Amino acid sequence: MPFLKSLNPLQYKAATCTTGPLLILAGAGSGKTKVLTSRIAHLIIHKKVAPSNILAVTFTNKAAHEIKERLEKLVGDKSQEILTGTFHTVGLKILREEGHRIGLNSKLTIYDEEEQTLLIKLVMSELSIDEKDAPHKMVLYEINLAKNGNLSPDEYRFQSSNPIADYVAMIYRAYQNKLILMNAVDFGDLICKPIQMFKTMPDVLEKYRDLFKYILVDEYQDTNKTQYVLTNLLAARHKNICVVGDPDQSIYGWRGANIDNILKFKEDYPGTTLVKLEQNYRSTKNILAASNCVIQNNEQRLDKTLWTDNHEGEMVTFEECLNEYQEARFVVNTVKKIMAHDQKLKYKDFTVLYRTNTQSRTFEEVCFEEGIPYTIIGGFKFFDRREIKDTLAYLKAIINPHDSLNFLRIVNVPPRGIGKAALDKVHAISRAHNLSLYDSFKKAVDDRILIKQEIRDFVGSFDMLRRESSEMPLHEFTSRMLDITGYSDFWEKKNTEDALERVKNLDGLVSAISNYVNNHPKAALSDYLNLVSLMSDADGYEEKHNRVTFMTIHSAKGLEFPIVFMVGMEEGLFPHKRCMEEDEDTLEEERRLCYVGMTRAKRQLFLVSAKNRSAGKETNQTVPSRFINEISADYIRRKDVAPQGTAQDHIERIRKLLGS
DNA sequence: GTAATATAGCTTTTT
DNA sequence: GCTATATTAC
Repeated sequence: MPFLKSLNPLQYKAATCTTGPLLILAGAGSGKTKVLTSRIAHLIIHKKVAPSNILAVTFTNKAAHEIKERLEKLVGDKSQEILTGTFHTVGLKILREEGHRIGLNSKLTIYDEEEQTLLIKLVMSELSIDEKDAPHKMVLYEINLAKNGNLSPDEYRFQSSNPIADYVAMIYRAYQNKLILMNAVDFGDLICKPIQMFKTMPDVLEKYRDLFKYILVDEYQDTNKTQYVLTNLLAARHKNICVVGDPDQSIYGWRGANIDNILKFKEDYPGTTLVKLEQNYRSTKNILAASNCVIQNNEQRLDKTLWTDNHEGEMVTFEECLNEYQEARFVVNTVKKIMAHDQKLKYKDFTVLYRTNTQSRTFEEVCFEEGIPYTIIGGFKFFDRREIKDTLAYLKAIINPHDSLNFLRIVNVPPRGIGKAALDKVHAISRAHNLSLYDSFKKAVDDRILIKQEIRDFVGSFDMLRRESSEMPLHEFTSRMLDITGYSDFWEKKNTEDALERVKNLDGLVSAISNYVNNHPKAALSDYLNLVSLMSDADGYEEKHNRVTFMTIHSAKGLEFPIVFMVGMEEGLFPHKRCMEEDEDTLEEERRLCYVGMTRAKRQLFLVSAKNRSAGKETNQTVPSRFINEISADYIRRKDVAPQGTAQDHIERIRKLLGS
């Protein structure tokens, strides 16, 4: 078969060793996607495995789509039947099929972080727990941590050493009860709930074990405890589990990822076949050598040396600029210079990677001035805008009548004369009769507790919309909803520049939904809403656009570009000061992040820093990142810039450098 | 009781 | 620089 012939011997082994547990340690740029797709194609074509018996879990939806696309070329229509997606997509699929057994129906709402926060605040106020005793942000963090570790409220309280663990456990318990009442789940639940069902309902476990006879997990180094447990339960019978990953690229520890999952795979699955892919097909010798210099400084790692047959290439460049504005100018000018020199390169061959999203602003400004086309991945997303969130909240509240949280969000937007006093009454009814907020609201109107005509009308139109929601195409419904609720009007009437922008965005959302309807004629509104909730930043990256891409290093995972700029290479920013304050492990994770960034580059890598960086209203002098110093002089060319400003500044800078 | 306006506080990475 | 809270105006 042609697709197997193009593999090197180790890749071939990884693709064709189809029975029993398989661990593929795949270094950066070692062709792991090619191996994964070849393996699936081999299973279907040569081993006659039914496509529906294959589960391929990826880190992002984009990676899942890419695998599907490549597979379509290899196996044709059969690729449609393979289940590919993130852990969250898979969990959702299971919950929509089986959730009725634990009190969830298929119209369930997925709560994102903002909705989680609102619910926690709501629960805290109901339990009269003060923000001072348990800051909601810490509560959220702890609850998510517990869920990633597959801990119930009781287990959490037992294990946690956090001083507010008692409060958190209490809030966590109430929070879970609320979620069920609201027919809603958070990200953690998408994985925890299926596990709970597998453990308590043997028939459900049987069903999915038999369905997913062959399991593949990509980016295994970034799986957490629950994800481990889920795959472990599923794979226990057939033991056909293949995981791919690279411990050196584990960068999601802060989200509960457990690097031990990959390090201890061999112990968890006796009889594991191990394949190490160490030949890099992506980068030049210089880039690879420089990257190896950095990662070698980590104590905790499996020994592994990536090598390549590629050219020596250009040296890695380190450029120290005066400030972040000059940093952006340097990048833009270099892009122009390189493109003038090599006509074959396009804008889309360049990427700018940074540690924090806020860094994108300066680059955006300079590119705008210079007329360089660009796209920003992540950061302030379209779906994070207030008007879009409000609209989605309306839609969620309409199709899921139990979703009190989103109902609460929109009940007085636009203002309908429903303030704190009115809501207190509704909350009282809700508690007294154990009703959803919407039903309580209706009861308050029926019982003439709320008498304003405006409020009566609102309840009437809400009921009508709920009836209509399944009677017309999704985009038409959305448009009608915006009309009837007066939400569009609310912004239009304001008539400010900002408000008109928001109206434009609402139109944008309607056409996005219309687009979706064209591609998914049979989809329901809940399908769309769930899709939006599970969409990731990297999913928005479109290679067909010929633009320079800006994104965080985290978002760049799994991608590659001919020319890469890593900017903000300064102590305190990268490694980030919040990580430096913590233990050695988190610093090692920063180093892995640096390694991930560097190994995205195929031809040329620029490391850039700013000697002066403004943080808020202050400007601070900086010291180049320790990661720069870790690169041997053989592979890096340094360009320093003369000190700036007055003699006083200069003395000040030297003092800072000396740490006095 | 509710709506509009001023102020303070935070900004690591994300499914 | 942008959002949640506090204050004031209606």
